[in-house]
Amino acid sequence: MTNLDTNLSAAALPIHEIVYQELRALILFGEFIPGEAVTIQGLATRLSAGLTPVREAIRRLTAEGALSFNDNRRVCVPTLSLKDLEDVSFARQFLEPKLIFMAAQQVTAQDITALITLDSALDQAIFRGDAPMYLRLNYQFHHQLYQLARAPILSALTDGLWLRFGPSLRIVCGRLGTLHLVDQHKETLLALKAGDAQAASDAILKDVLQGMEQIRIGIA
Amino acid sequence: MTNLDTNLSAAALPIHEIVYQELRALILFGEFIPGEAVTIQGLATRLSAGLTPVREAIRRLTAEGALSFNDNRRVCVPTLSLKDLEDVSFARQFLEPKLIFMAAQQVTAQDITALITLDSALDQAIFRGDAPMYLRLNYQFHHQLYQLARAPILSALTDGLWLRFGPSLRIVCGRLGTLHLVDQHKETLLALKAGDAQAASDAILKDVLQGMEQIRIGIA
DNA sequence: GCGTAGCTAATCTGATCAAATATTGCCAGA
DNA sequence: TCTGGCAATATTTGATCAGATTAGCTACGC
Repeated sequence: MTNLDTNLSAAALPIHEIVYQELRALILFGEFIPGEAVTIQGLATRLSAGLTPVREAIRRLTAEGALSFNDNRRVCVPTLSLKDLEDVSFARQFLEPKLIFMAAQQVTAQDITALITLDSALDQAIFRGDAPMYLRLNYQFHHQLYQLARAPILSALTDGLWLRFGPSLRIVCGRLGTLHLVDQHKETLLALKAGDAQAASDAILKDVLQGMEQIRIGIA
Repeated sequence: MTNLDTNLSAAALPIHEIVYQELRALILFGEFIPGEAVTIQGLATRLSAGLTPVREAIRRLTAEGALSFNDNRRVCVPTLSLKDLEDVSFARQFLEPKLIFMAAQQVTAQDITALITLDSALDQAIFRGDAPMYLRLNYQFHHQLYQLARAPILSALTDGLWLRFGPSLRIVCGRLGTLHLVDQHKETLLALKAGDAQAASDAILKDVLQGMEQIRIGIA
């Protein structure tokens, strides 16, 4: 009985997987500033892991575009140019509505309840001005919707885009606070409840456009 | 002068990068059959590399969806379900036209010449029934177009999709040969020459749809 | 059918080597 | 003497490897 696995939820998860998830969260929720260098050894000590697992996690995130491989084998968080933002925006504009359309066709009452709970917490985070929590919950809301679409490939594509604009989103929130944010999810939730896939799809498009516009303003 | 790097083209490329490219090509051009297991040690001996670089390459390709990480830490080439194919198809249908539209607006005469050369070689490969060469050249043709768009994020997304359907494409060619293939690139090239971005975009859409349809027939 | 032994393969650590960056010290010229 | 550039050195960091450990699978005996 020497095995006292850090915790119960994830019994036999390989370390490289855990490191990946942690590092992903660090990037997604803005613990790293765009342009900041990421060192393997630094991360290894920070997350108290060996070099090999950290290395693998970094390669995965590099492949997803969350990190960029400098000319001289050093890794950093890329800065999002306006042009890049337009590209991300274009991709999200048709990926998200499609996913939500698919999700709407197979969503259960239970799923909707979970989403509503999430959205309430999100409202409170905005009200409290708790930017980090807002970022987490907002991502979770969208992520759960992707899952409901049961389209692994499109979900992966869309999820990957968050890694691109995540760091910038954080900067924007840091600058402008959260009070200016308007929760656009209510309309989506209503449409889901009504079983109107097209309306849900349209509503999420509005949310996406608004979100991208916020970033555009923030990084300009 | 102890440095006699394997060759000149890529002076100081890390091994993990080389392994990545080789493995990527193996997957893309169908050296692996969907469902086939990929072992780290097997690859290490096959490519005569250490375990660490192979490990990293596999993680990258896993992140891109070219390999899938089984529940029990084994890695294999995923099989593309019909549902998956529809998702890939959906994504390609708007990504490729967009990229080609952007490319058309900044393409030079020299670029077009290069594309025409590529396309001629492609025709010959079809005529000769040389499926492996056809696969390589067809990919190269599209890939070069993506580059011309100068939209790194959208290019990466689109390029990544090839890894998803590459193995299946190979199967299809193996079953049906290449003689049934029709080169749809001529129309695109004409539109590019004419500087008509919309026409180029429309032409490539037809090519994409035809390609996806071929796979649908092949894996059904 | 069930449990155990042995094998295969993945995982991880730590060490070693190489490359790149930062630092320091030196010298020439004002 | 002070300052700026240059070069040599030191330190940091990345790349790779070999070995130890562990997990999952297989086959054999009961």
